[in-house]
Amino acid sequence: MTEDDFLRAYDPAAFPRPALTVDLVLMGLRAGRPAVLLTQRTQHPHAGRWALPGSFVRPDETLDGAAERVLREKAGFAPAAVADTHREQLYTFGALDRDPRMRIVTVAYLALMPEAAFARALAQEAGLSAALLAVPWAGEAGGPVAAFAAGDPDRATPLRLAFDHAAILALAVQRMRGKLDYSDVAFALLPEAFTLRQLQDVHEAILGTALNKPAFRRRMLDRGWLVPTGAREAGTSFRPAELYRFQKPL
Amino acid sequence: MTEDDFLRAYDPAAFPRPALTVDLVLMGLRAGRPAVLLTQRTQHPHAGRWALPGSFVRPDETLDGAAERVLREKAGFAPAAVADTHREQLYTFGALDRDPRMRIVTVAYLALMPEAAFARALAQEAGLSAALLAVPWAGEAGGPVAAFAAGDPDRATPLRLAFDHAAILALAVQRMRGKLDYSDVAFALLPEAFTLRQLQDVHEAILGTALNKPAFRRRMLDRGWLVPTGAREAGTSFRPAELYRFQKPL
DNA sequence: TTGACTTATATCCATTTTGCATCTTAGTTA
DNA sequence: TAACTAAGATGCAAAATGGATATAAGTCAA
Repeated sequence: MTEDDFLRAYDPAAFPRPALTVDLVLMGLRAGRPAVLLTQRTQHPHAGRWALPGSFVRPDETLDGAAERVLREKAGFAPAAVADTHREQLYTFGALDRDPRMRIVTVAYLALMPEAAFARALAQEAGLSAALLAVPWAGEAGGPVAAFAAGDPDRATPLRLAFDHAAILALAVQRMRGKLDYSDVAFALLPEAFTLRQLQDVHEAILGTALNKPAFRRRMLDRGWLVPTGAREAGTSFRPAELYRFQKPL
Repeated sequence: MTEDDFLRAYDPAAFPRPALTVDLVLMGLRAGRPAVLLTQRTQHPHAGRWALPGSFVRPDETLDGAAERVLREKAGFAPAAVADTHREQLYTFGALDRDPRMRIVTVAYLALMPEAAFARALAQEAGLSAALLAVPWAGEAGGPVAAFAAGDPDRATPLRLAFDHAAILALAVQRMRGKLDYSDVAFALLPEAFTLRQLQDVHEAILGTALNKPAFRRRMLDRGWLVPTGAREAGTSFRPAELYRFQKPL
């Protein structure tokens, strides 16, 4: 049977289709540590567990469009602010039992936002909480990622995540690590103007390792993506650092 | 409205869901050049154009399972042979107008197979053709990828691809290029035993550039993934090269 | 049997990249 | 004005890389 035969014989009502959702890993920084936005589930299944914000994909919107809608409706982003967040598709999860209610395939997205926007979303939306991410392994290779409540600085009890959201979270961190060095994802977590130290802190927080300062500085500056603003950081009790802007050369 | 409210109010019959398919980029080598398996469409829409083999995702199979089924049913792979192919999810395409018949979201997969398996699939399945890939740009960055019929060695007229399959193909090549250096994808295109020259040929074909021989050899051997078999290639009129096996150390 | 021929494999060297220690500079604070 | 802190600069050794060249191991023809 060819695809066409199949299509002509295909009765949308006769064959149940998997439901399709998008789930978003909304990543940002809290006091320099990587964090994600989570909502605590109030209903079964997985009541009490923490879930990534998501939504069903409507027939009249693209996957990217659905992700943007979640950003607006569930993370409280103004339409103009949505455009300023870095968004990318992560992976599509399709295990049969990933949701006990019905067959749901979900397209996972990674959204990155600067610290200020992250805090704003957190303040505006009542249902949202920030969970700090523990990145307990070194290197790019995967491993179980753990999320901790903001009120648990000792990291005593990891949050229990709903569905397969722990795997999605782990993949998000892994993707971030892999892209950190050759892409511009780190800048998506920083404000418009930032110091080289802030940039290095972001890299170190995501990689989970310390980096050599002169080598890091050299690599970043040699890449040609950083434009010095001429301004300097304020509020330090020591020599203030130069503020840079991110701009990819054409 | 929370996700749970939505779910409880959600009537599968009332809200049309997007249809979900998988499409496979079945990549292999033909005479040392990268090639993909395509089927020529006989029905509208896009009759006469060339399409990637694919299928609807059934409610009782995972996405990976659907991809494996396509490999068996449409590419003529024996169940045992399916396990030997490298498979990975590429990206999920969800543009509203990507299929004129109805809203179809497709999860694209990349499948890599050695030259022999590629030729076998081609011989067994009547509807399949091999299209040679032209990789007209250098580096990892994207660009339009062109496919040419096997009977068109001069590459005069590129094949017209159906739907958004040209974009899927381009992404597959781009992914291959990006992973070539740090992953084992190149070995998935080679037979069990191969020479360093063959390995370099695969790299050069996919990257579209010539590589320095001593440097390439040094990098590959230093990585520790190559085990010399002790055997040597046969059929040459000159010094035969050592045959290696791929084996990742634990 | 031998030498020409071809490609595999090894070696060498200059250049670039990287890791790391140390020094200097520019601010604040007492 | 001196102590202090972190920014930013400099210098150097080790490692990685690019590329030319030499040697080795086969086939093949005379």
